[in-house]
Amino acid sequence: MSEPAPATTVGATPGDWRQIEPTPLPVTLSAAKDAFHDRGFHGTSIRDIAARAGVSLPTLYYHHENKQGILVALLEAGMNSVLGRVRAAIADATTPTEQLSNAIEAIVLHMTADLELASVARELRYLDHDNPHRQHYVGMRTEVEDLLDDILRRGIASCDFHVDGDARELLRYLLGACQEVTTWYHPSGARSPAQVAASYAATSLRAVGAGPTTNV
Amino acid sequence: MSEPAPATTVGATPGDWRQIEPTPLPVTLSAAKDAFHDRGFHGTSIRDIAARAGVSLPTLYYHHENKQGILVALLEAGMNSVLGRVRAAIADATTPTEQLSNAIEAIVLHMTADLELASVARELRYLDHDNPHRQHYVGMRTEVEDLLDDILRRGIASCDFHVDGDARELLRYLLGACQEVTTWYHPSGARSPAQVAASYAATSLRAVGAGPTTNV
Amino acid sequence: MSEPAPATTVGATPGDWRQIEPTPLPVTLSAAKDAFHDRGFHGTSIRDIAARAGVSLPTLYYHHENKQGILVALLEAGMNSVLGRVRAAIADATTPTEQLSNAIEAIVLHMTADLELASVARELRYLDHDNPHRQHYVGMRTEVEDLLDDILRRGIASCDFHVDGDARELLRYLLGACQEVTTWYHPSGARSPAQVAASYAATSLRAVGAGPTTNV
Amino acid sequence: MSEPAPATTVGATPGDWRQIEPTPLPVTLSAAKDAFHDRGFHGTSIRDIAARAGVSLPTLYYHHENKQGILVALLEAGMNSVLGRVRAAIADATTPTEQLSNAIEAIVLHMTADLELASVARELRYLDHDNPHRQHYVGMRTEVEDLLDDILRRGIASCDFHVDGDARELLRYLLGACQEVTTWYHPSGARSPAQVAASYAATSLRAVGAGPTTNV
DNA sequence: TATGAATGAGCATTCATTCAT
DNA sequence: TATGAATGAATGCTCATTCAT
Repeated sequence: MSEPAPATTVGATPGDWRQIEPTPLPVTLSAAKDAFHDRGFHGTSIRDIAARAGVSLPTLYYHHENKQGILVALLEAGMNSVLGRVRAAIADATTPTEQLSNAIEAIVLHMTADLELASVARELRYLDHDNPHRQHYVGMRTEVEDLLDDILRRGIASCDFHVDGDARELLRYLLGACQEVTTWYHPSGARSPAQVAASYAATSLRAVGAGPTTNV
Repeated sequence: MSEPAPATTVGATPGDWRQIEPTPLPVTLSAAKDAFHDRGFHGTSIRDIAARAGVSLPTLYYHHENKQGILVALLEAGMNSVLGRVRAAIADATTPTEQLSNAIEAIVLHMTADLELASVARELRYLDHDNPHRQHYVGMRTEVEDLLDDILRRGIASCDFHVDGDARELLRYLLGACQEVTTWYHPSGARSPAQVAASYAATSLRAVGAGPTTNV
Repeated sequence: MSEPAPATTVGATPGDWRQIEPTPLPVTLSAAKDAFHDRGFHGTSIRDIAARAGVSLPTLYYHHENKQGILVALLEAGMNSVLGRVRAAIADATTPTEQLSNAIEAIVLHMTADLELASVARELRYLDHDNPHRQHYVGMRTEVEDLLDDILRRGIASCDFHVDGDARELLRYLLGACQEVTTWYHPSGARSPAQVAASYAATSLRAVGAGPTTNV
Repeated sequence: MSEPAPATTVGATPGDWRQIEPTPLPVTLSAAKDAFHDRGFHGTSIRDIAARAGVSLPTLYYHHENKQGILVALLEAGMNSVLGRVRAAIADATTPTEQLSNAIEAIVLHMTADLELASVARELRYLDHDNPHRQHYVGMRTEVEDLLDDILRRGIASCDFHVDGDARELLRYLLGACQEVTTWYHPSGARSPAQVAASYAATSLRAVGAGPTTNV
């Protein structure tokens, strides 16, 4: 039911969480990814995707149940990518400070290395609320959030971080800043994914009141 | 060409930038605002809007040139609101630290006080690139950015802020965190607009390396 | 929501149940009637109907909710016609024999006078089982059946009719013979609607064992 | 070109025309039979049939030229069945009265014993008019009609039957009543195929004005 | 025999928009 | 001001059918 392209599985890339290659995707999903990035879910027609992919319309439907199915596949691919990166990034460090820095770096690398795929996350709102895959996706997203939340709480408890507000709101702040990267970043711009990631990590450390480990 | 509802004009509300009433809007725009918030620009049909507003389709076209025109009107209303707030907020303070705090607070109040209107900003990507109003809108947005950028640069120069990265990227970080508020905030939740705004201001000050002026 | 054409209402034509004019119908329904007669419900495309009616596709949808809605409208129009005829035909007689004769005549006149409309009844099976109008339609059909069934039972009780089988099955026999008229009758053939109706009435009287009141 | 299932050939079952087993059919035709019965020819997709039969789509095409070919196969199977039954039923009797009774009984047994197959006859209208098998099928149907017509004429001539109308129209009446059995009969209902068949035979005899040979 | 993969043409339906009134 | 009625173009999706394997 799916094209013979390497599906990224969760945590499949433990060592190379800093890698900046876009997630390999079958041609139809790759086309859909670009189309959704450019025009949004509702602004993209199934014909746009087929044309971009260079396949016929029924072929698209042979590989995917429907438009929502394509969205699901992309959302999951993207989430697998971040989740894998974040897990590996955290496992790569020990102190809360290093772990947070690594995690933010991982997230921003995800955003910049595969801008189009990462931006699809914003189309989650158009996934039918009764779609059976929604729950799974949200579960994975929650795991990412929980991983970060845990670091935050440990860092606060250990006085590595100095904040006086709501930890959950702080988490939203950090994740929000990262998520928005997809709206302004462009690979042809002056800054490399690694540079942006490092910069965002540094700013995030300051935002949580961590000591000056900053470097850009 | 527009319904007899009070159009907010730029800087019209200098004193009450902390006010939390939604921008008053004619019924058609109010309906469109909610519809765009719920289903996005392309996911909303002109009929949806008319039905929500309780008017007929031709009536909608009497008040607005077309669907893009409705989007423009909402974008401008939203931008007028933030711009007015931010200007007033900055004018209300003197030091870079206070000014940044006030500005972030103003922006977040805008996001939380009129969630639906603020969220429409994200639909700018669907405004035709050759639409004559686009330039004007982007100009206003640039003004907001420039106001913030100026504070940042002054704060860095005066050693009120301590950062070593790219100032423009730092600005994107801060604005990104604020913009994302519309994706998670809900008025019926535990936190009031004022609380979120204060918390975001405090985190932002830490993010720019300002001294501990935090309060939540 | 419906075109300005005279909708036949139940029992609206008490005196002229022998009239042989097709039920007047708005152009879209008339086109649909012919199309469904020729190609069946599923064999007819909404475009076929629009083309036959000489209207555009959206115009069709302006007047009818969807394809099922067109089917419903036709089914109801047809059933209104028979029900009205049958009621009047029965009221026009007193003895079971005369009443049955009149009723069969009325039904066959309905079948022959508006062949296409009558034949649509067979498409009921394609009306969604959860369509809210289905119940109403079936209720009307049941009324026709009950009217006939009542005549049958009274005729048997009064020894006007002589049968020894199941009365309900006998009813099905009679109605089946009448319903099938739409599959072979053609207005350009040798026999007029009145002739076929009289002949079917006579045969039906024999089928229920009524005395020789036959005439063709 | 056809699956290894016993194809019923004309007149192959002279002795057991009262048998009530469904005609044995290869799995693909059996699936198609049910599908056509449920949803009609145009309401059934080739995929529906393949899915019901549990075979792949190309496999279906291996066994049948196309969708029309499946329809032809079912029409012929059904017609073979009635024709065989009717021939045998008539050969089983001598007087017009007994022959008509037997023939009607045979036809109704065909309708009730294999409801789905019998109902496919109604889809003849969707068989392309230039399909080479159409002529053959219609020829067989005409033979059934002629067999009945002959009985009718002999019965009238011999004064076994007493009718004063058009004999061909009377034939249509009888066949119509029988054909409609497929629209209301259900095997799980109160009446057995034999009961319905006997009842219909009795009613038919009365309808042709035969003396009281009725029995149910 | 059997099937995974493909497609041109068509499906029912909805889109943004207009116009006569 | 307001609207009933209309439409060309597009929407997501499915159709019967084929072909390489």
